[in-house]
Amino acid sequence: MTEAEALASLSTLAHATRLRMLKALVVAAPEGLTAGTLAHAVDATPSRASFHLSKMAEAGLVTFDRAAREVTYRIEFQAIGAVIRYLLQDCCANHPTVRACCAIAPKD
Amino acid sequence: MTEAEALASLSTLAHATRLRMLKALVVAAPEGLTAGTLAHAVDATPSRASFHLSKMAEAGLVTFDRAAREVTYRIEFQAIGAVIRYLLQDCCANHPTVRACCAIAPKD
DNA sequence: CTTCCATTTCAAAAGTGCTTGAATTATGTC
DNA sequence: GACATAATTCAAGCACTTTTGAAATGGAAG
Repeated sequence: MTEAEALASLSTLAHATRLRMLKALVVAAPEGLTAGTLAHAVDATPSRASFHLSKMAEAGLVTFDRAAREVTYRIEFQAIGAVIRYLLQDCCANHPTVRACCAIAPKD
Repeated sequence: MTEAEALASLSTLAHATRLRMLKALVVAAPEGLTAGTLAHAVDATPSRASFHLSKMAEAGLVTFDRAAREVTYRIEFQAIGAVIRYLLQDCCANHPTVRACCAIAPKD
């Protein structure tokens, strides 16, 4: 993961509406949720929800597919794993304090 | 860590200048670096560097202390660990795929 | 006490991102 | 075909963040 990709993911995560959508998608994994359900879950207008969902899809944090007239979004767990790895490994050089904070067993 | 704190940390991390400063501080840990050295390291004017360092300190990602007329900044590894933990545990409910992505040993 | 250096502060300008509501696309139903 | 529903797109306005350069602060040295 490049620095630019990490920055894109981080700024996508750094918004309350999007973070809440993500949490709802975690709970709803792996089936996912429709745009409308997500909008309702975070109390957003359809247009606002669509805006934020586009941003998340663009950053690769979610995927979606269209069935009939509903669009179902699903969380992309690997994308979040990649951000975490970037912070832990590329930024913090696997520092033991950081690993300890998130209950990660020390590696080698 | 509250959602609001997580959002504050994430948006602080989501900026190239700040992320680069953070990386420099990781390498320079635990001694830290002066504001001037950091400014030079990321190719920023003193005023710009100071602006970003304030933001990072405000978010708790770095600490600083003044000695003579130099201000030394140090990385706060625990703060980054807390962000990672928030993403991994509070957001992703410790999902195995996320843990696997960042080489985290599964936790029972 | 004057000067120099490291850093911060400030106000204005520029840039970026978000929200809003209306219009649009596309699908299903009567 | 007319209508309702799910979702997206668009343009305008608003809000927030960043940059810039000048001025201020505070400490050290001649």
